[in-house]
Amino acid sequence: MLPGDVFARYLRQEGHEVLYICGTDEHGTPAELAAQEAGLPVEEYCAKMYEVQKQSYERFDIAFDYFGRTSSPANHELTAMIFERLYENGYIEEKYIQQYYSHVDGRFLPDRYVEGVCPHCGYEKARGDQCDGCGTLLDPEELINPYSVISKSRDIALTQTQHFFLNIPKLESEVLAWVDQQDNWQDIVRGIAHKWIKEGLQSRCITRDLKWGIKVPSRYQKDKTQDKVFYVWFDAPNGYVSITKDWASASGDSESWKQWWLPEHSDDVFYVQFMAKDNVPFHTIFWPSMLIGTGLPFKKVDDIKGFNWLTYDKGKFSTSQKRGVFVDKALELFPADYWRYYLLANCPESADADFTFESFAATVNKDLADILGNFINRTWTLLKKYFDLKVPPCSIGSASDLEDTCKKITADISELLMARKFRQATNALRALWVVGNEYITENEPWRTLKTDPQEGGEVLAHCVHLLRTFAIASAPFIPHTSQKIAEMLNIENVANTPISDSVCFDYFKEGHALRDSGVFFEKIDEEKVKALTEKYRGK
RNA sequence: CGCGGGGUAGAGCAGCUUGGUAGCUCGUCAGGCUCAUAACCUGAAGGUCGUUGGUUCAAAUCCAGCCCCCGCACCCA
Repeated sequence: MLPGDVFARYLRQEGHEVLYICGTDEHGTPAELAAQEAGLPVEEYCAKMYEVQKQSYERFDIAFDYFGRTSSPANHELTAMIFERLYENGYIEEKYIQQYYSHVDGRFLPDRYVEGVCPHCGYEKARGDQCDGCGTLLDPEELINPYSVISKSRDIALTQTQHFFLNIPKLESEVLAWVDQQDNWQDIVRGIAHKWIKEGLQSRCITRDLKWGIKVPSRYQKDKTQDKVFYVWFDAPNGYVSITKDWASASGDSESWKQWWLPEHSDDVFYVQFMAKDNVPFHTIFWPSMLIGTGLPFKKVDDIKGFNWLTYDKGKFSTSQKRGVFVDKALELFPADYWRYYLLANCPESADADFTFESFAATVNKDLADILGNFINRTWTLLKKYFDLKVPPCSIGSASDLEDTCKKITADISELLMARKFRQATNALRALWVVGNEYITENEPWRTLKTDPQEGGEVLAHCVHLLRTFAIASAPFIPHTSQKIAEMLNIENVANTPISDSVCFDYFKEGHALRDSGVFFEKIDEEKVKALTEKYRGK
């Protein structure tokens, strides 16, 4: 979400028309089971989780234009329509498959919810998909003495059930052609897409026997005794379109979704998706297959930005093991901008990145507190002491070197953001901040002010202008801090001044008054690092 | 021979598409400054770019082989 947010903010700031949408993917067995565990009806549970997530993102300053749900009526309608088109176009096939049905649980069991004795090594808790004892990949029916993971009941039976499959092989040549056209994709994205193609595309099951989900239209269901819904992977990506529709309805012009998705309106749309690498196959292969199969002219993605995983102290984040920090807790510990900055500066673009509180503290203390915070403080203190927070007179001429340097770096930042290279862009941002400290150190206003107030004042005036540049250039990355700097400078509109216009040394008039401000960034001390590391270590 | 990603100073990374002086941050050491959040600024030390071979005037970069690490259930992100 975060890189997408930075990208969206940047584009808005530069004056582009942007639609940034996201939503909760609500269907599937895990959701049903989590609801059951929480003792809530699944609709209620999902509604609650939707609110929780929505608020988390808001607190994280993720500025979606709309945060929707895949369970919305619009998505039901769209998904059913996509299915019907695929069916009519001959890309849907029906097959009967064997799945375990648990009488106690009253549901079919996905592979991983069946456990039993491994036929190869005798390990007693082998899962239906793989044995942890010997590592063999299994089919659930191979297990000896199988039982339901949910209820531990052994009253389960292999049952025949009819399912629909998307015939992807039939679409292979078109999908392949489409993938081959995409020369912008990063290595990781192309690699994953080609991997799937090379291994051979297979028909993929698009339905499940569940109560919660988008129902397969009843006239297609031969077996009326079962609840048949679409598999999450089949309905979730349609959410991009349906959530845009929901956004359009909410914004009062219900037709406006078309300008983003339909060809006669969307020629000038550039469409980027942001996701973790485990989602890439769905966006490079499966969803495009679906859209191609329907023949609907929906806009297809122009670039996919795939991210590797963030690991926690060399291991996976895990809620079940209480290992690692999650969004809600994270925000209780530190302000959103600390996390935003850290995550952007270390974002796992080319390889998995590792999170530790130690590196988090080092980044925050060094970059935010020592470089940016300290420069703000140096400028503010001197201005307060010598000029009562009023901008002293200055002439632009003496700042020309400074101006060149700033222009170069802000141009780099823009270019890197446009190229969606967030880690490098963040690095460039820090380099910009360093310019402030370099400038003030070299020009020693604290010394010149004692002998030549005119010269010292000029340096300080330049520093104030630098702060404005920083506020504008930082806006996509750390919006809250950017706003705070703006408030201190007593200016407005930093978030919609283009970064390309941010370098300017005659913006402030002589006598413009700054406001008081507190400390921008609290440092994180070693003891806190230790305590947090201990607390979130997990089992 | 399953597949994908990675192996570049003590740590974390960029550079590889389109070969041409190996770069950034932290850490270490020395110096400067004393306005500032024990901070900031400058400089230095530190690398046979995993390994072997090939192509080339020239390879971190292109090609081939080999070695090592991570991921390839779900949750979570």
